[in-house]
Amino acid sequence: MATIKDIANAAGVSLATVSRVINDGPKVGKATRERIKKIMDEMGYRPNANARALVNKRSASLGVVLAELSDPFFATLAHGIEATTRKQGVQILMSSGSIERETERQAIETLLEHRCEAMVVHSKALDDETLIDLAGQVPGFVLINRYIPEIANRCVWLDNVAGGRAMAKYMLSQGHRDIAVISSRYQIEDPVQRIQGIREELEQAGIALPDANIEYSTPDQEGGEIAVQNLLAKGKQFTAVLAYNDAMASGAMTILQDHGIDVPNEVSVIGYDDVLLAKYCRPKLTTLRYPVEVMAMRAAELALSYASGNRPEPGVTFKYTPTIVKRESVVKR
Amino acid sequence: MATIKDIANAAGVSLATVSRVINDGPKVGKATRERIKKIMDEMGYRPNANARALVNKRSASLGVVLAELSDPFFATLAHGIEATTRKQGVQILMSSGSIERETERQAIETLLEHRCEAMVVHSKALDDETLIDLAGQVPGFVLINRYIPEIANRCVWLDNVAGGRAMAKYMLSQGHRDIAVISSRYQIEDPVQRIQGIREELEQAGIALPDANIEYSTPDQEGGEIAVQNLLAKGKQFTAVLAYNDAMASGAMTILQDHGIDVPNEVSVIGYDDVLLAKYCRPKLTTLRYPVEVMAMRAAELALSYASGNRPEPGVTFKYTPTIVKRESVVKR
DNA sequence: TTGTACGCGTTATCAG
DNA sequence: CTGATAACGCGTACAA
Repeated sequence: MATIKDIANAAGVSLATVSRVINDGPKVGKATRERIKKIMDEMGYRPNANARALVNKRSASLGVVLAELSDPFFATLAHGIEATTRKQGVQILMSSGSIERETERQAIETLLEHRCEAMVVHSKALDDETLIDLAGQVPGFVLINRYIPEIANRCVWLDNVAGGRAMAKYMLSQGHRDIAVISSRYQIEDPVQRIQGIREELEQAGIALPDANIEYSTPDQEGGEIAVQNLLAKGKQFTAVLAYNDAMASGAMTILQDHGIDVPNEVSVIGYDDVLLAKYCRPKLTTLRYPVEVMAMRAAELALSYASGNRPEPGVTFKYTPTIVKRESVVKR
Repeated sequence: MATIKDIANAAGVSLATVSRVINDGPKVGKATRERIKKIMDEMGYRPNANARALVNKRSASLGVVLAELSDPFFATLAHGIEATTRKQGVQILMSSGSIERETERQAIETLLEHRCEAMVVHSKALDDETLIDLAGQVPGFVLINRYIPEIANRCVWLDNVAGGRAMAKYMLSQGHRDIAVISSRYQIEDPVQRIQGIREELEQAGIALPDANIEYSTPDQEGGEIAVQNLLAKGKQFTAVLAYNDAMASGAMTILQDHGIDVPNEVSVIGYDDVLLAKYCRPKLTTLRYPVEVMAMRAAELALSYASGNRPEPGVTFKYTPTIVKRESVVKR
């Protein structure tokens, strides 16, 4: 592949001059510039991003660490990030961490080796300390879907406690009193906080949420099916199911219907996330809207901005609050 | 960030020695090796991937060009690729091309600038010639979901004509004779080939597929809804709908049901792709399994293999054939 | 306006 | 076993 040197030779000028026209540098004669451009074109010249990164000490690329690309939630996340990087002509380095400490660590490590000063990371397995340390090393380090007070201005996150409260509040307003919860078995903060929110709201209304009314399983459709089966097997009475996410909610509806239980008339179901899926299942899922895409774009902008020298404002954080999307799976009792 | 030089100074040895221990080079004293390793650890040394790529002329990274990350199909594709790259410790450079010539071109351009010798690209907008040219430049260039005879050994693709035939054949076997097709309005090869397959099979059975029985729309749920609405509005009679993909099929079912038409008893519906979605909708979607993930893994392996010097075998190609997955949306007539 | 020369962090070749 | 030293492709003071 042609280098800057080849171009210089072909054009009979020096490296410096070529470099200047590449970067729209200031002092180059109009004629020379045109001639060189033409030659670059003919020879199919492409700047070597690696060499550039080396001398510039910055790489025009954004590192991304996600948990699981095939999950619609993360796919949407990736999509949002991609949208803003494309606008800014920035390349994405993508890694998947699958919620395991070592893999996440490894993913970030690789990004570090590539010297990308901007990164958007979704980490649940790494501890606060590690992440805070990272934020110190990487100027454009931004966390998505996680809040750590010490680096609040690098966190783009959803208020899960508020989300839990909103779910519960809505169900209460619809007259539901016998409530079951199906949640994720992964003991990361999200499920814990959502349940906490639900509990708070319920207790405020004088209703207890016994542990027996909560089932834990994998946060996917199958998990939702299993969780509800367990609930049913225990002979639990409930008129409302609050799910950890839309996939679980969908699985829950399937099983309920298989048992001849009408959704939403006998049992109402509410999801969380509002991913694509929510519109596909029947009845259409009432759920909490998690503005993933917007948040992802914000996170990417932030990372890029910090990386290019803008200092993170102290004291701010980027908190989002989920809102109810009313569809068909919840009904007044 | 500490460089190899810093380490050398701190250890009182030369650059070369440090470099040797980093790469597990052959001739270094055991004691020296341990000492240097310890120092690297203390100083938090990380090799600079850019510098490495520069001197090695190879980048240990795989470029990926997809159309639309938020689409479950592409999300699964990405997931498959990620799985194999992770195993091989290779970094992914991801770009999204959104099926527009210029964006796709730009995406590849950027990858080229990063000098990644391995790429898996999903391109529908670029013409054969461009792609063939690219294959000449990039040793590990692999196309996914596209077949170009001249570079057959770099193509991992699905036989869409066979897919179309399979759909039609199955519907015929179930006694359907009045058949409608809802397809993608994007005139890329996939929809054309699938329809061709359908037509061939039908004609073999002495059944014509008039153009009026085909509706084109966007290849998503909404498009499926619109397409079926149009069919209905035209007063078409049909007992079977063959959809371009699962999303369209799902939309179709929704509209049919909204019109009080029973699926599958009055109208059977078949999808294509077998993405997540197919299991979520009700009735569960009978569809054609597109082994995206397997194919993606294959493509990634191939790209990496070619990139590391293995020459593409002449004469071979990587063709996959979709198979029917029977669920609930098709019924015997 | 153009050219020279050095440095970015690594690897690899050749001497010692 | 270890150390100089020359690339790799590019950007940029500093000269001319």
